[in-house]
Amino acid sequence: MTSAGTVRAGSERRDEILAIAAQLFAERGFASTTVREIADAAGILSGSLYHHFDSKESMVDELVHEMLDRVLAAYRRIVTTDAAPEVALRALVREAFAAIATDAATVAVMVNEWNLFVKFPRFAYLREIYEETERLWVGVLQRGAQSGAFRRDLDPWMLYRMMRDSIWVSVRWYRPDGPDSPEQLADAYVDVLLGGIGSPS
Amino acid sequence: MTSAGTVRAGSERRDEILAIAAQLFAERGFASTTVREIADAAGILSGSLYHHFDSKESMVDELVHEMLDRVLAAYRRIVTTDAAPEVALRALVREAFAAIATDAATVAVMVNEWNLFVKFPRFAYLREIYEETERLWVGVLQRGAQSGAFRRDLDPWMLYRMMRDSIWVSVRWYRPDGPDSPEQLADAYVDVLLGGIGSPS
DNA sequence: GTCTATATTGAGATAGAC
DNA sequence: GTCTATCTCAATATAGAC
Repeated sequence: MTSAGTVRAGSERRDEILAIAAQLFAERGFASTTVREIADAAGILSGSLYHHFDSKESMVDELVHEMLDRVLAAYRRIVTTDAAPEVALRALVREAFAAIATDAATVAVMVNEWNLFVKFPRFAYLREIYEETERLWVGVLQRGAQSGAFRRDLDPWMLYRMMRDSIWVSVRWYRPDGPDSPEQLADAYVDVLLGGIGSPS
Repeated sequence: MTSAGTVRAGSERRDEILAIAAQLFAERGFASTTVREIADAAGILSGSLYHHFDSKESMVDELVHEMLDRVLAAYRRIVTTDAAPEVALRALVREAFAAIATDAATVAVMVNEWNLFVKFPRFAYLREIYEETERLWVGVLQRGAQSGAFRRDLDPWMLYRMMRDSIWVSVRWYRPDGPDSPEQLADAYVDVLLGGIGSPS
């Protein structure tokens, strides 16, 4: 069991610093961001950061863990409604794009640093969340293949990975303040996925 | 003009070290990989690395630059054949998956560190290659929309980004020694893209 | 909650011998 | 082409005053 769902002590100042750190981690990479840069951006000195946090690692840990817990909980709710596979799939995709819109910096950090983080025992929970997420999505894809909603000749795991990657990596170019809302983007994505880009014959 | 196409002095030992560095950069991230780790893996001491390379940066620069030059040259050849858009698109996708298969580590580094690298003047060529690549791919998508091969109601730039991202990020899970060849993966990808995953009605 | 001051480590890189 | 030895700097983190 992870500490999923634990409510962490959060002063406003602390949350503010965390948001600043997320932004810097996303822009410059976790390893390349120094605690001094975080402190500068927050208008304090580096030593003062340690009043709020144990270490640089614990900052990113908290950010990523809480975001993933929230997304996973939403995925669980969607799947347990037992909606039709097409409906559930669209809801899952919307949820992912919603996270990208509301937690862009944290999502970017997760996407960019995933391979690095999963190597450390501290981030073991990442694997658990990763695996449950995969089970939930692949389950929907499999039920869709059985129900006849989706083609049956495609490997659902390959399909899941392609969807997951293309959705999450869009955090690198998607701007929530642009013309497309996250829901619109999600729907465009699902439409392409279901119907293809080929001209309807 | 970049130094694209320049043949760099390359002893075998040098290439060997470069391949080792690529592997480590891909696994642990560029910033988190130390020159000592690279030297250890190569069986020499860190100081000896500087007989072959100016700096850690120049190692990654050389790796990414040469790989991208090669891929871009292939893209150019494909587009200048003026093949039908469906054919050209499939060839582009195959080329990308081929690069993932043959230069997995370097591709992984590029994918993971892109956002970091593009900020530094030294890597200005990345933007040039990026933009030309986008023009080539989007051109094919636009011609396909005009010819009637592809749907006309989709934004080709959004489509390009989604394709690009999902293809390149597959370097994180694709194993060339697995059951699927790069061509098979590319074809599966294009088939999904053209026809969608929806059941044919 | 922040500052001052600093401990401590580890990083990239260099010079010259072999 | 590699090693020995080392420089230099920048990084995370700490202790205690305010």
